Amino acid sequence: MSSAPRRARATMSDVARASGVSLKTVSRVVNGAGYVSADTRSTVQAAIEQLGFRRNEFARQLRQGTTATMGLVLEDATDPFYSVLTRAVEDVALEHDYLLLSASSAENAQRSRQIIESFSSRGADGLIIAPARGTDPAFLQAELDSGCSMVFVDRPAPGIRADTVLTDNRGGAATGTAHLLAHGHRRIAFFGDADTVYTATERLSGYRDALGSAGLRFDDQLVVMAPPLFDANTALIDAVMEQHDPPTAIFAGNNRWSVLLLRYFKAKATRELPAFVGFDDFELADVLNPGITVIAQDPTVMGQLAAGLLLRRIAGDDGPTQHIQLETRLLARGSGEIVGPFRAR
Amino acid sequence: MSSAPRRARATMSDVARASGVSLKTVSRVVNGAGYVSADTRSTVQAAIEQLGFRRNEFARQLRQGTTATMGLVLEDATDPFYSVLTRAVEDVALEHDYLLLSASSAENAQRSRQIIESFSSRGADGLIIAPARGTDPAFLQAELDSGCSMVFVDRPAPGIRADTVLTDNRGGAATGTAHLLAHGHRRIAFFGDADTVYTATERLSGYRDALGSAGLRFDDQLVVMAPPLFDANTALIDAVMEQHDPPTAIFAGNNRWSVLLLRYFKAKATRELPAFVGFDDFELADVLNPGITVIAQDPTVMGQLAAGLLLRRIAGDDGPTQHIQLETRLLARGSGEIVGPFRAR
DNA sequence: GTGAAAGCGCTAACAC
DNA sequence: GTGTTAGCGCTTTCAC
Repeated sequence: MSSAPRRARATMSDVARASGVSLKTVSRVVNGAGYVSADTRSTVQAAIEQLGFRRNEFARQLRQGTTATMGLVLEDATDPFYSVLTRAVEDVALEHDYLLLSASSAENAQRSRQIIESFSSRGADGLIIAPARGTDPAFLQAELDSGCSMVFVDRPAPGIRADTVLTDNRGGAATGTAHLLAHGHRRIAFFGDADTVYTATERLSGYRDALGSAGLRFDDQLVVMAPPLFDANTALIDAVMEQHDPPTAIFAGNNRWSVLLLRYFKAKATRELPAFVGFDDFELADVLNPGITVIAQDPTVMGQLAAGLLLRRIAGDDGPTQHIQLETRLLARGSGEIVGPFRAR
Repeated sequence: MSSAPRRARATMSDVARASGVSLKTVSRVVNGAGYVSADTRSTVQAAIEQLGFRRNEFARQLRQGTTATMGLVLEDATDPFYSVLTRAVEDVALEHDYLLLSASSAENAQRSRQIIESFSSRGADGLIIAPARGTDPAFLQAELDSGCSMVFVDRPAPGIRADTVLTDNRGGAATGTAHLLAHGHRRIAFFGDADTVYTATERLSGYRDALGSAGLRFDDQLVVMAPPLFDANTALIDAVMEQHDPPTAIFAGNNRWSVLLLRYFKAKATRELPAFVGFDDFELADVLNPGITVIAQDPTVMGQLAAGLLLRRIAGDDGPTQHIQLETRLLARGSGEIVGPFRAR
């Protein structure tokens, strides 16, 4: 039915006219501020009800200069890590009567910028950002300077003075690798995302740290750094697994690589699996056989902390920049506790 | 540094003053509308650059009355089904230069209402909604009447005249059940969400349809309808699996139940698994051993269609209400093709 | 080609 | 207790 007359909503003036009072009185009733007699109040309330009036937030915010809005810019809403983080931020926002804008940058600096500009020009009071690689720091700094608070999550924003909430990627990877070393493995493969990705290189460093502590040399024949996007990665895995002295254990640098590798081994129908530890937990990791041992992050806490920091900044907190590092947890489920050498089919 | 002076952004007047022209001329340059001499344009452009001016969308939208914003209200951003749907809507929105607002209702009618009101009062031109059970139809209808277009996804909104995009839940469940029947199973258990959930009852109907077509009677000893939220459901599963004439096959009514059941069977360390088909695909379903046979929905297509319909409505399309039903696909991966009777440990 | 004035719907400041 | 006036930053209308 109604098509052309969009936004046919009643305004405060309409309500004022209908109830025979001034605009300001309606405003008082709507906002519950200032004194209004019980009589007037109920008259106005009735008119509001009857006209289906709802306050226009734009006008309010334009006047007030504040928006009670925060933005969240992530890599991909589809990734379980980010979807859990999103949900955590969402809950904090709702609790504080903030509106949450969110969008996926798809790890694309230009799209990321477009999103940030869009959020900012809609008056977002603050932004939580997992910065896409290649984002221009000057651009972010300009946004910050113009009064839009920012908290960075998952990865730092080089050169920007702002709060960050990161996972101890390096330490976590070292723990995971050490776990495999403790079970007797000496040739441990590492599969991580492209070396342009902050978390990937951090985790690789952790892997190297652990090898170093154990007095083992780093063998780049055992390392693959590539985006875990395509099943075309089979060749890369083959190259590592089918060398004459194959690894007896694997450390997967993230979620996606874990899945890729598990799929690979299922397809190969290898008799014996290498020991396996993955960075990042995932649903069903415990249901697989053996259960998959992981270094778990806590996206819920990350989201809560980031949202909390942001709200403080928006409220005007001018204190020194905070850099929170979250610890990981090792969840031993079986795949990482396989002892002894790996015998390739 | 900057803390109190929020929104210290330059306005059009600032730009006008800085470049010695009128406000309107700046507006023309910013919007690329109307004639402005090349000289003036570049002067203004320089001032814009220098002041870091960005148009205030609020003011613009307040004046124009349109917002280029759509809202998405789902059950839970964390659920893979919804996160994929979200991403699909997000991509369509971005492509059309729309801003997407999104939030999880947590299957709570009140929270859902709060979200819808918040989106609507921010001038969302339209909303895509997976209606929480218990949402007041009159409330939705009032929003619709006030000019906010709506498309419902995943479940219908009873009593509301609006477009819907649903999966053929009943047909899909029938197909899945028939698949198990075709492999010789006669006692097939059904585990679904609470019977207050639309998709759950639809799928149960499909299950009954298939039994009926095969001339089998419906046995409510084989049916559990409960929210798959807690591991406390173990007792419910026990009651079904440990009867004297146990089911030889299972149909799981959704994603969450599939995971719960798989976890249950792993814990029990049952020697032989019942045949298994689940509604809804999930990551790693193919990696488990055996691979899990599922009735797959397509949340990406659902999101794309819903966003497309919504944009048409926003653009003023006044045609008859559309009700799209998406077909499911049976993905046979092994767990559903187990033949013969189930021997409980 | 450019500018002045009015007004979108609301709130802030001050009257009465 | 309630009303009046001004103005948030922009677009629209119409004049120059």
